[in-house]
Amino acid sequence: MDERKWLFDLLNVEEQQLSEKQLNILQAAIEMFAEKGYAATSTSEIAKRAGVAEGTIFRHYKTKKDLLLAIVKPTLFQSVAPFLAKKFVKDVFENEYEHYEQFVRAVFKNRYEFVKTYLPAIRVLWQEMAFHSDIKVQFQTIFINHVYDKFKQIVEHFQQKGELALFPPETIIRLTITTIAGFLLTRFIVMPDYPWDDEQEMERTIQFLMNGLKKT
Amino acid sequence: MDERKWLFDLLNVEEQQLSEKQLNILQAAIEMFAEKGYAATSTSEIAKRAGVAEGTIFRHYKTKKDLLLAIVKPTLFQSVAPFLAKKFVKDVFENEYEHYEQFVRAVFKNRYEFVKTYLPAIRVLWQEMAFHSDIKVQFQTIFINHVYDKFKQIVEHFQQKGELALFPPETIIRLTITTIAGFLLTRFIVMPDYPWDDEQEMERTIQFLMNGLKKT
DNA sequence: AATTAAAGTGAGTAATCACTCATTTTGACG
DNA sequence: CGTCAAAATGAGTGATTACTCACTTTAATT
Repeated sequence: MDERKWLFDLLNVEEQQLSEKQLNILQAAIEMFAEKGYAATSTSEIAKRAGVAEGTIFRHYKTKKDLLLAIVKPTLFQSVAPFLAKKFVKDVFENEYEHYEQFVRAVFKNRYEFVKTYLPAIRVLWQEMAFHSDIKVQFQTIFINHVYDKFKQIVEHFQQKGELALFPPETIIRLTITTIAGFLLTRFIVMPDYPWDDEQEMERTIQFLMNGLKKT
Repeated sequence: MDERKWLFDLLNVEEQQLSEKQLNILQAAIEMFAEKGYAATSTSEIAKRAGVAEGTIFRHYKTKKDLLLAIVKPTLFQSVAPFLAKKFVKDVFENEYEHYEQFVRAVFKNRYEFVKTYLPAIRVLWQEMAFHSDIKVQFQTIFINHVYDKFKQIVEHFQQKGELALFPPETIIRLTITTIAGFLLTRFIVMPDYPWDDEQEMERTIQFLMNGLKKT
């Protein structure tokens, strides 16, 4: 079997639902959009790389933009997946995570594996968000509706326990996300060839984050 | 006089060196590349917005890519400008900055003003770096030759004074940069419409950074 | 006023673009 | 094997692309 389980997982579909050719198209599109950008990639190039006729692409996706959205939408959902689970906040309040640090460690590790697995699709999402306002709006909507409120509850919970600095919750959320995202960006996009010791560097990043957010 | 001093400053040229039409072309290109991306912007659109004939663009720039580089190269240099000054490290060692915090404050404020002034050009640089490996290589070269070494000296200086955690200097550099860049990215790109109190939020960011990097 | 070089113009060009559609291939069924 | 619908094909379409070049306009100097 071809090693494409990740594609099914990303798109959240069963193996029977997608034909071999359709898989080839999606994989080729993800790779080329990630490398050259959506606008600079032609449908004929995608067809060539996927080993199908150009017309086949348009059998499955009405337009080139539809093909982009078929990649970007699932990736967007997976990007915030941990926060979509209902039991997520519940876990925090029922002492699944006794300290903010444990919560952060869980999220960090989880998102690290996520980026490692789906890097090209994630690149497509974030690169194209800069140019397509509809994608940006979708992200903002999902973030406000599913991430922000839950994250805020969690932060306030640990602030009341006296663990976290009394910054506005939005500030703590921002600093937490940019610290984690800053590592992942440096690790996988800016300097992927640097000889990283991932575990150590993540440990230092968490120490930095927790010291920075500690109540003083 | 048209308010275009920023363009001369960015390109680092005198006012006489560029004709009115050439300025129009550069400004239109910066705005459209920032909004729609280089590949999705046609030279005919740029000419229209600049109020010139399409041929005029190619009188000044041999190719469309040349036009992009005429924007990106100066922006890249300005992005790391503070580290290009020879006296920069000297200032640190001669107690111009007694503590790492003062150094960070100076850089932070300086880069905040920089991003605020040249935002569209900066967007072009970072967006297109993802797609043009020649731009990425140029950035890496400049960073290694002009930023990394000096930054490392500064970090080691304050580590020896016992101010900073004994993380590897590269880690401290990374955490410093991603914390500052994380604020600027959130402030100017991700959520530019949020009612920011810039001074307070930058103060909190510095507190976070210094506590995170403090020797424990 | 005449000269001249530089700046600007815009119609023209070959190549490529996203997309269509009449036709062929495929594979599951009787 | 024969039937048939779905999947796949690729030549063809009009629109758009980056770029060229013969020509005109501008403006400074004689």
